[in-house]
Amino acid sequence: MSQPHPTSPSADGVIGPDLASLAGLLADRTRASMCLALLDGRAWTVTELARHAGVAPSTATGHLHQLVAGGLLSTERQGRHRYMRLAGSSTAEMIESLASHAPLRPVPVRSLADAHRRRALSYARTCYDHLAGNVAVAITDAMTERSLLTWDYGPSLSESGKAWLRDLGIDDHRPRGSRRAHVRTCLDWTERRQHLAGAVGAAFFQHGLDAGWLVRKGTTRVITVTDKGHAVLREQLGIPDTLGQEGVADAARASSPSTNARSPWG
Amino acid sequence: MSQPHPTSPSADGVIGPDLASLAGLLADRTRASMCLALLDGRAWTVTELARHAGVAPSTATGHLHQLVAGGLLSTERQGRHRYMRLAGSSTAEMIESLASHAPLRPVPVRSLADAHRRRALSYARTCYDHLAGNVAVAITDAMTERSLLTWDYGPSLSESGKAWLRDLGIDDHRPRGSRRAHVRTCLDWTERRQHLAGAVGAAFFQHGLDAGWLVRKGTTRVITVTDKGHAVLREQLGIPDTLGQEGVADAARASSPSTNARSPWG
DNA sequence: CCGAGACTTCGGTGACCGCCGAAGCGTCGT
DNA sequence: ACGACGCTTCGGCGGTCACCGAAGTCTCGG
Repeated sequence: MSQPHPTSPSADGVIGPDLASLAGLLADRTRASMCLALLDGRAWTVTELARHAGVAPSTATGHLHQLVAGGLLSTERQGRHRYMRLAGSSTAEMIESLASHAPLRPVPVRSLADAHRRRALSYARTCYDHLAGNVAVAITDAMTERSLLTWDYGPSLSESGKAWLRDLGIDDHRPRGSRRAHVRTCLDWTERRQHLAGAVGAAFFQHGLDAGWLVRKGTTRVITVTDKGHAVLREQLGIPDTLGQEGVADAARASSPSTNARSPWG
Repeated sequence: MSQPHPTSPSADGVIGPDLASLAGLLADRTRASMCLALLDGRAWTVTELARHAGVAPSTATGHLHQLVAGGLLSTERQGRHRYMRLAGSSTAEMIESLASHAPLRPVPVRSLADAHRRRALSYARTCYDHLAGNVAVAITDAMTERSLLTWDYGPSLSESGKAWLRDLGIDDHRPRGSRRAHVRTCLDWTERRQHLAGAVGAAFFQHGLDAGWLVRKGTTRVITVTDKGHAVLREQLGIPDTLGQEGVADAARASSPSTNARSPWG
């Protein structure tokens, strides 16, 4: 009755979770654009996000404060920059879940650089804390074909899958006592295909970086697969080196790190 | 530039998924309340939803049309009624995912009938297509203790778990070729505990109804466990009959099916 | 110490959107 | 056939909120 939300006077005390206020945070084009950008798992500055979303820095500040207050983002000051990142993996998963149900808007290609960047992104990129893109889908498919991953009772690792990861040196142990999903799939909006996510997906990705199979391309979310990485994918999973390989290096070179930071995907 | 959304003039063509428009559907108290109500998996009429949300029927009509247009709800005419239901299980899962991240609002108890109804709901109820409440949590815990359900690599059935379900006569086979998660957990906002969901959860619930372990209480989402059901839970999982049992029948009787349909949970 | 740059706060403006009641249309039950 | 009821459309009202630019604070680099 004395709630700060006078929307419906007679509907007081109706509810448990305040779904509307959470959804409201994502219901704005600008804020949604920022959250989707942050889905790459990196930390962005206020100005970067403002330019990405196409609004003035003052406007961006307001939006970001709302997102922090709502618990979706965490923030960290560093010198004269303020870095923003998603609050955690469960936040990222929630946004992904929403994004995969959202209608697609046409993505106009405006330049050759755009096309190249998109190709690179489409091949391999970060998706919060795991790998996405053609390569990620191919890995997931190959693991399924080899019965390392089974879908009969939801996505889960088979015994041979667990052993396979151990042999690769990937630590997939869950924190004891936690019940967070460790094998999860992520439905990507560009591929519309499932790929490996969750803690195992994150561990796989991290190990790929550590072992020199994968390399981050500058400050973008583009990932390149090294020769060593290609060898592993070929030998372990039968994935051909030629998968979407052409043009990747060009595209990554063509887009300098921060000029026109507006990326083709949210 | 000629987009119907003039919000940010220079931010045209930025994006893939239209997250904002989808979130916008849930960003309104009234629409959110309706969606949460529909999470019980049943079909509601326009007037029921209007009363539940505390708005005029004309207002409800507008909101429901938006939700249908956005693909969240499906609709079906039957005589002079129009029945609304969630579009599908994936829609329900998305809303759940959002709801479990939303802040909780206090739920005032206004009458004795409220208290009774809440107790009944807290014990056992439907949650879209599966069972929720104390009983569902107890089942999930017991399955875990007996190693029928493992969490090491995300929630999944163990071999003995698969066999156990088969012995009970529960058909848990996924539709061949589909990759939908069949073992999933649902974080309930009243319990804040995980319980079994996904296709296996739905199959378990359906079998419970078919086998006479469970009975729907009138047109509400309250579920009562029959004597037969209690016997199964006790013998198979060691769950005591006394779990939150008292007062359930009273509460269910006290609240006639459609008088004052406003329920304590959204 | 001083400018540049990153970020923030603060009015003021304009658009969007949810609310209702009244009136109209279809269906059901008597 | 006629009232009751469920649902819908329409017009008008009011509140909320995203936007910007200008001005202020803080940090870094020379």
